[in-house]
Amino acid sequence: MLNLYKQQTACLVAVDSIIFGFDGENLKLLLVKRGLEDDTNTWSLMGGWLKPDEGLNDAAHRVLFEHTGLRDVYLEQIAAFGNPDRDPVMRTVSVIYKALVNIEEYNEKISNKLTTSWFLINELPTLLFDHSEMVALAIERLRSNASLHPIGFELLPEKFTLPQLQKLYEAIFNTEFDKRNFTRKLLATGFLVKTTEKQKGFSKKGAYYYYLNKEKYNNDHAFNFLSLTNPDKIL
Amino acid sequence: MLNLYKQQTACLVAVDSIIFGFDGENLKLLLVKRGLEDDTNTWSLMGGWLKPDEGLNDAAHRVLFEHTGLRDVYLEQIAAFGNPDRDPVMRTVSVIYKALVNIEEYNEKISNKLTTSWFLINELPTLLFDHSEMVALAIERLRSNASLHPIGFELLPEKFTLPQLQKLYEAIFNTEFDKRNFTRKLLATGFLVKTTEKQKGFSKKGAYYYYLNKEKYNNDHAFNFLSLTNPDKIL
DNA sequence: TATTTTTGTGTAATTTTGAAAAAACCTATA
DNA sequence: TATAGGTTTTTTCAAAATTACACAAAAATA
Repeated sequence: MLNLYKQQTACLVAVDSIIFGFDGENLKLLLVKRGLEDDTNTWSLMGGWLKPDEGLNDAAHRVLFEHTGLRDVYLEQIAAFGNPDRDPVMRTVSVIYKALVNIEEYNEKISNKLTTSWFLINELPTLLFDHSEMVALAIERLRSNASLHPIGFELLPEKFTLPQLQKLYEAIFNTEFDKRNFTRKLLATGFLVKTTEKQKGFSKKGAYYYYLNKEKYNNDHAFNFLSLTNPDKIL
Repeated sequence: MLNLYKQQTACLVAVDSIIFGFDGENLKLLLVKRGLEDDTNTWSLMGGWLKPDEGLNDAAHRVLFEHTGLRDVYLEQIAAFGNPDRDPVMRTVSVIYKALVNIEEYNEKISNKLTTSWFLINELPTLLFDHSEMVALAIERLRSNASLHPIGFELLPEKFTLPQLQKLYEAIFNTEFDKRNFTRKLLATGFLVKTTEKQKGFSKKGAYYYYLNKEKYNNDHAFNFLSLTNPDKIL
């Protein structure tokens, strides 16, 4: 049996993360500058190699930590990419993850800001290898995921206002929603809990802060969190 | 640069397919008996090794062809599994695919029926390694996929009746739908074309055959094919 | 030709959605 | 401190979509 295995050719396995952040207005991606001097304009997803005794998810978390210093980030596997010529240096299969990061928390903790930078999702620079393809797939998955599960909240601070939440969903789906219907829909899920606290300074009136009901979040890993499939406008 | 790559440990990459079929009543999975004599009750997904100059999708198609003789099967990647101890023989990362097969066509073409067999989806035997987990994920994906895209048709013959189609969706979602509402919804998509031909022999009255409008199928790779999220009963 | 089985449809009741208007509340400014 | 201006929030109403529900027509068989 072992012989059958020994006959096979092995290849390298990498993990790469598409890291999403939200700045209150726009969806952004965290990229890292490629290490080569001759190639100053090419940016890359954050990635690294799978180690011998490490699971894929563990590797993704470790690599993310090594790049950003962040632990306990929301990570979800998206797919494996394995075209024979995708990495010109050597045959590599890459397993990609999407990461949802609270941008403020990142900015507090991050150490090596020199080599990393946030980019607007529709103003991305040239990316390494097949990383553009990966990003496109990740955005697609983020959308279909955000309409079924309340994962968008990972991109917001603990407490957030309804207008903030709406901006986030509008950024994710690249569209606009009717405010009245949006809040009605979101509140109807029962996932949101209103606090008595109001946001100060940002707007004249100030909006109430809400937070996510995590019990429901965990128990109702249900279908059909929202149906945002008929947005007001396709932009 | 090459040195950085050379330092890394490689591992084996496999592809495994979860092969779905539909017999008119129930959803089934095609499994293969494990090659070991001492282990007659353990069945396995159909899998094989990734070759040096082959992409992942190509490998999945090739492996499926080698096992079943079928070409041009609907295949879609689901995920990569890579726990360090998932394969006790050697460290292996497995990329899994779901395959949708027309069961009749399979039965016509299949050669080595001795080692393969169809199993009802809720009466599966003990599976190799982490294959049960893979199957569970595949079913989940099949469901969320079938409610967004008309992929279920891959499991039916070219021409099918509305009752057949309903049975299929009921099998996929493990529920029952109201006949009138179901047909209304399906016809409203515009994906179905009614023929003048009737099914003979199966039922007394005989139902009209329909086929899939492939133009629409290909152009409208739209959102929201159906919303079957509120079935009559959850079984 | 009566009986049985299966297909094929329409309508009323309910729920969800889209849109407007008004009320509540804060900030800034006079 | 009164007021104007902007923003959030609630209420309300009509339109649209979805759901629940039952019976007649067609074919096979006895």
